[in-house]
Amino acid sequence: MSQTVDRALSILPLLARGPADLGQVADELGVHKSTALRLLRTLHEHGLVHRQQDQRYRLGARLFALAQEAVENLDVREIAHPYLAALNERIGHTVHLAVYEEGEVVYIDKVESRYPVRMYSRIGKPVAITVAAVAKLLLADLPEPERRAVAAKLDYPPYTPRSTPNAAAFLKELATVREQGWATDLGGHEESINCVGAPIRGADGRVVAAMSVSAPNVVVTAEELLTLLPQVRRTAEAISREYSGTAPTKDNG
Amino acid sequence: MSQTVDRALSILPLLARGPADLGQVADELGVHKSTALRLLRTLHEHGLVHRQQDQRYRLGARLFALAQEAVENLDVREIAHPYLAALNERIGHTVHLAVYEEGEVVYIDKVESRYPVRMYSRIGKPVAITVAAVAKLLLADLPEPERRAVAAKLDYPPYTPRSTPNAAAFLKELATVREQGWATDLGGHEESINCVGAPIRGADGRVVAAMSVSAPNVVVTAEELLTLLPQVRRTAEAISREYSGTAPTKDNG
DNA sequence: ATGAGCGTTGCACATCACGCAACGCCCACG
DNA sequence: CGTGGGCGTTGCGTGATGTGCAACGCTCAT
Repeated sequence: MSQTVDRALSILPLLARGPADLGQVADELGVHKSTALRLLRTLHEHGLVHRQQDQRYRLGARLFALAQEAVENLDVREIAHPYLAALNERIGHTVHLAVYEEGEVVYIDKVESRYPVRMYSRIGKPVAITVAAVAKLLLADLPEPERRAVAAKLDYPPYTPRSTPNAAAFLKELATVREQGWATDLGGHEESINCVGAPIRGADGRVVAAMSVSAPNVVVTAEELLTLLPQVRRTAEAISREYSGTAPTKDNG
Repeated sequence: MSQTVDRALSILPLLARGPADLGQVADELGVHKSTALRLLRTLHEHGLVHRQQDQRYRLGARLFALAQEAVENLDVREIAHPYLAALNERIGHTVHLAVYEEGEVVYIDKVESRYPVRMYSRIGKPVAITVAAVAKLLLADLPEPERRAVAAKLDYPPYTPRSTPNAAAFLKELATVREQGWATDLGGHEESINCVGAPIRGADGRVVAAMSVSAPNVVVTAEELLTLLPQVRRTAEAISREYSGTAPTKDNG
């Protein structure tokens, strides 16, 4: 809507592909060098863009700071974390929390066996949206038209023989997930990794986040992992209750 | 330099503090609601801002994607990683890689004992710049005036009794680090954690990154950790050689 | 029913971002 | 050592574009 801002923001994904000099930026934007310079300067002042010694521009550190703060302020995450940690304490495996946002599924928390480490390692990276248990849970709850639209637009990479092959299979899987209220990923992303997940719902019943437990084949078989499902679902429900305000937390009005 | 872009970008840190509605954004920017709306819309189209059900705005997922891609494209990181992994293989402890950028020090890679996990957990967060070994190494190499300026502007939080207390002590420590070519953090951030680090230099001798090895007291004493220093320095030097093009890597002109 | 508070829209004005052209600088080449 | 091309940079006049205003519609609480 705003031409200037639009152009400026278009520079970011451009630089995400790698450093570029003024001329390249101007060319790719289709504007005069002086215009590109002014935009880059503004981005630079805000720390979103950094200029290296060879004068080329690349994305700046402030970007990390923003991403960091953004994820810290997600209230689902804040509420869910102690539950995830407790579950992890009991069963030992890796626990994930993820949200859906405009076509993307991102992990917003992770608890590893030893101590809490947030899984920023995956944040922003295209999560295996066609196979991950959390992705299925989040997409299964979308309104029908959006669900179909998203499913149609996706790629279906054959990570393993058990990966979701196409949109039809995916939509069918989503229907199942929607019905049963939980999801799995049995070797669909990495041959030897299985996951079981459950949805976290807001007060209106809509799925606001999803959690999952992952473990490699060598530690527990898929069957054994499935025996943990009740615990996972109970945890997800407990989080849902607190998130929607029905739980006995602190005071409430 | 560009008013419109400047205003738009000012929204980001504002939203990083938490979700806000249109009125709040307009107020804090000091512009009319309609102006704020247009800016937010543009940010939204680029995925940097997300609108939640209650109509309030918060930072969007694309931000993570950008931060992710940005860190993946840092060439120091790419070159250093195999060396860090190899060192970690030998000594078992956590290995970090960090860079300095306009007043901030950020971790750009991390190798844990079991398998490589990048430490985005810290990326962008204010690293304990006054005590971390990597921070000392990076700041020690700054030109005198900038070093003094940065040191003067910093806060010196007393994480532990051994934390750097003030600018004078910090500058003195930096002088030592600069002279000896390596740095430590002995319980300056967390009482029980020690680190030793060494600088990675470019072709011109300037420090472009810093690496460190960290281990808790309970595993190895500070003295034992220091015996690893030669290995750390050798690794850093090897990375420096390859980075600056003096190493026998692939072909070279 | 009523009004307050919010986001949204269309519009007229002038601000502000635009492209141009000229400059200075650093290298690479003759 | 001179010369030219390529790069980032600057100042400026023009008009496209971002701006604030006022009016509208909506939801929610009273």
